[in-house]
Parts: sequence; C-alpha cells; structure tokens
Amino acid sequence: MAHFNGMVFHTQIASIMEVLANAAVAEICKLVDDDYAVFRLEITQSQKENRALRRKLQLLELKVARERVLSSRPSSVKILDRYRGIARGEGHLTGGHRSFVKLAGHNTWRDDQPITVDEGSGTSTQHVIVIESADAEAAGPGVKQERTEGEDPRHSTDIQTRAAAGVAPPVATEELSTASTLQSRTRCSIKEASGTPNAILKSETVTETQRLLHTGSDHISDPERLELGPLGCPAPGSEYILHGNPSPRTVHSHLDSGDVLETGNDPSCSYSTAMDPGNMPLGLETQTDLSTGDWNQYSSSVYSEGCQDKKGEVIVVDEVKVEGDAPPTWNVDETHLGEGHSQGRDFLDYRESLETNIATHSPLHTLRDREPVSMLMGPSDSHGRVLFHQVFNSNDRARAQAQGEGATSGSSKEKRFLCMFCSKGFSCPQKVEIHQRVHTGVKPFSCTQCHMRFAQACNLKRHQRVHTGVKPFSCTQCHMRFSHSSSLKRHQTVHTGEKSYSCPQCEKRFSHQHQLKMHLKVHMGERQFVCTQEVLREEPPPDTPAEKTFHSIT
DNA sequence: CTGGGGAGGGGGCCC
DNA sequence: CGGGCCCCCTCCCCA
Repeated sequence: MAHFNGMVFHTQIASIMEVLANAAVAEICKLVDDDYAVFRLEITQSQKENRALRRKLQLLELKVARERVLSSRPSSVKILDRYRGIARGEGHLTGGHRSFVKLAGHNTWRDDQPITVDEGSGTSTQHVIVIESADAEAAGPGVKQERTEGEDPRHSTDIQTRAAAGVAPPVATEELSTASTLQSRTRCSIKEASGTPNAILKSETVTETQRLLHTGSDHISDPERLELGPLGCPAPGSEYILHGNPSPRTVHSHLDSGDVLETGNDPSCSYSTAMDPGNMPLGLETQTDLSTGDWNQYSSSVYSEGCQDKKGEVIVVDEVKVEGDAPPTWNVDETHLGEGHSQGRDFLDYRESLETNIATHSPLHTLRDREPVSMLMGPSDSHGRVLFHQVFNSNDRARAQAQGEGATSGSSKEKRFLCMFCSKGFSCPQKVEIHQRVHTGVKPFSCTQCHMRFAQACNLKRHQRVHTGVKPFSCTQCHMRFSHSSSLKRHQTVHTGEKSYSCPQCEKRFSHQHQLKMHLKVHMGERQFVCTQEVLREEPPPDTPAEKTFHSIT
C-alpha cells in the first residue's frame, strides 16, 4: 500500500513537473517573443539613426569636397561637377571624377551654379552643367538634353528638346520645386519642347546621331529643362569615345525608349543622376537594349562625332538621336540627392540598389552563363565604401595614365576607342568597357563563395584559387607554390638574388619594394621622404630600369 | 616575403 | 581579313 501510494505520489509529481515545465517553456517563449520584438524595434530605430547620421556625414563630405574643388580647380578649365555627387559618398573623390572632364583644352565646363546643400533636410541639390559649344548655338537650333534628378532617383528620364537659341537661362532656385514636381511624373517621357522640327528627339529611328559635348557658351543650367535622367548623363557605365574619324553615321542608339520606359517604371531600377558610382552603372543599364542584351552591338556602334573635332573638343556626354543637321547642345544636370531621393534609403543603400540593378539588368548579366558569377549579390554598406575607394583611387590612377598617354593613343595598335571618363585610348570596345568599370565601379563578377566582386572575369577566376587552394605556380628551386604567377616570379628573386629596387639616395638595392620603402624612411627621414616623393611626382626620372623601379613606388 | 586584388595588354579563336 | 570575344599574362600595389 505504501508502495502504491509512493507510485501515485511519484506520478503526481511527474505530472506537476510536466505542467511546470510546460508553463516554463511557455513563459520562456513569451519572453523570447517579447524580447525579439523589442530587439527588432531597437534595430529598426538604430537603422534609422544610422541613416540619418550617414546622410549628415555625406552632406558634410559633400561640402568639404566642394570646397576642395573650388579651391583647387584650375582657372582655365572648369570642371564638370556633375560628379560631385560622388562626394556624398566619399569626401575625397573629387580628384577622381575630375578626370572625367580633363579631356580637352577647349572645353569649358559651365558650372556657374552652386550646389545647394540643405543640411537640415538632408536635401542636396546639384545644378546643371552646361556642356555645349558656341558654334553649335551659332549653327542654329540645337537640341538640349537636360536632366534633372528629382527626389526619386528612379525617375527623371525625361528628355526635352529645345532650340538652343531662345531658351532663357534657367533659374536655379526653381530646381528644388521642379524636382519635386518631377517626382510625380513619368520621367521616361520624351518631350519636344523646341517646336523646331529638326530638333526632335527620337527614340527608335535615327537619321543622324550626334554625340556631343559642347562647351564654352553662356548657357546656364536649367533644372526645369533638365529632365533627361539617366539618359542624359554621360552614360557613365557604358559609353566610350571613338577616337578618330568614324566614317559611318548610322548608329545604333542606346536610347531605346522602350527599355528606358521599362526600367524607368521598374521599381527595381533605381536611378541616380548624381555621378556617384552607384549611378554610373545606370548608364550601362539604360543605354543598352536590355531585352536583347546586345551590349556589344551597342558598344561597337557608338561613336562620337564630337569626340575629337577640329577644335580638339573631345568630350562626349551622351548620344542623342537627332533629326536634322542642327548640332544639339547639351545640358547635363547634376542631381538632387536629398531627402526626397532617399525616400527612406540613404545614399549607400541607394547605390547598392543600383549595383544590384545592374547586376540583374545589365547585359553583363549574360556573362553568368559562362562565368561562375553571382550577379545578385548585393554589397553591404561597408563593401560599398570599399568599392568607392577602389573606384576613385583607381580613377586617379587612370587619370594619371590618361594624362600621360591616353589622349595621345600613341601605341603601336591604334587606340580608337576612348574612355569617356579619362579619354584613355584602347584598341577595342571590350577593353574600353572593362576599363570604364574603373570609373563606374561596375563589378559584374561575384564570387559565389564570398562577397568579393570583380570587374574582370579573369580576376574572379584567379581569386577563386583562394577558395580552392589551387596553386598552379610552383617554384622550380624550392617547394613553394603560388596561386599568382606574379607571386612566383617575385618569389624567384629570392633564389636569383635579384634586387630590382634601388635607393635613389644611395647604392643599396632591395629585392622587394617594401624593403626600399622602409629604407627610404630611415634613410631620409619621414618628412624628407615625403618631400622627395612630391618632387619625384613632379619630375619623373628618366626611364632607366633602376629609376623606373623607384619611380613605381612614388 | 607572401597573399591577393586592380588593371592593362597580347594573343588565340570564331564569325 | 578584320573585328569581337575571351583568356591569360603581367605589372603594380597594398595588407
């Protein structure tokens, strides 16, 4: 009996324990749910705060960048400041995008209008850059293609055509209101505003294509007239300038209105007319027949009548389809990248969407069929910042190269195809397309195993050895293996004793660049080292091998 | 020194 | 035969 009572007791205990356990579980679940909700709320709030702070930071950087631009801008050439928008993302970018407009001495960029930064509201307004030519105006009615980026970067692809003469200079102060007005429009419309039959912009058929960048007139940007959107910008991601004398004038235009309309209405197609790197891929997107992916057709068909005319005017802003002989004039707008633009997204988020958009819509997307790339990978903010740094550091480099050799295109093989950003010449359109990714930041090749993205397929392929561990390059004199062929070559200096880096101040030589750098710091002192570097930058040494190696470290 | 990314050039293949 | 396309090599640079 006692045993029976004990069993009952134990049974009751067990049932009580079970009930208690269930209650505890329920309580825990409830607490977890509550905490989760609170946590989510906190995350949301933190994200909002982060966006606000980042926007403030971008605006401050923009101001700094603008001050830099104003302080360092050469008097002879006005900079196309439509790239100023980049500075929102990175304050130090002005040097990079300046390369975009270095092209010709005759070019004068009209940049009379200030950037308006409303820090309180987070609204930034960038005004129109007028790129036009005096003779274009003199020649008669031209076409102005202007662009305004409204608050919604996904819109603003209107095109207006006007007679160049008789269009009153715009009032910059109207821009903000205009931008807001534009927001509600369907921006992908094409307008004829000139009343000049010869100045009709057409989207499908072309009797004559003119890609112009005209400069030097007194045009003032007009936000109200600037409704070109991505089409009106210099097609950053996709164009190149054909250097030389293109004979045929039948051109496939990238201004495929159908595509534009599609993309313009597509919520996924985020446009920014500010020349931020995120925007640039846009050109790539909008200028290409996305439905066909006929990127190469587009690329090979684009040329610039005005890319290098008799007067040495080199810059092409965009391609316009014009009927008639009147040379069009162009106004290229800056953008409004502000509160409205953000619509809850900050700049980086916005840029990210652009990249993703490119990844999904660009003709480069077709490369997925051949390459192990993941086009849908969206970069994180941090990655985006890295991307920006890469873009503009590279941009500086490209500019330097272009200044040294680009426009001259004096290589053995004719380099007819010019980068529209830095005017560097290339022998074929694909090279230009790849090169322009330096400026646009387009990196269509993504590693499937990590976040890395690449502008060149071969670099992705090389990178993937990091994951596979494949090291196909082995040293013949030791057991070292390398994934980089250049790493092997560099390694072999260990065996050969080769010291290709020589100190210009003494006779010491080093096998590695880093050694020379360290040596220079000790040898000259940090400050003197810096001064020497500056001198070397200004006066590059002769191209002897030893000096060449040193030159490379400057 | 090594690892590894950025970017340009050359050459082969195909249409 | 020329151009487009692709791959590879190479140099440079930074961590």
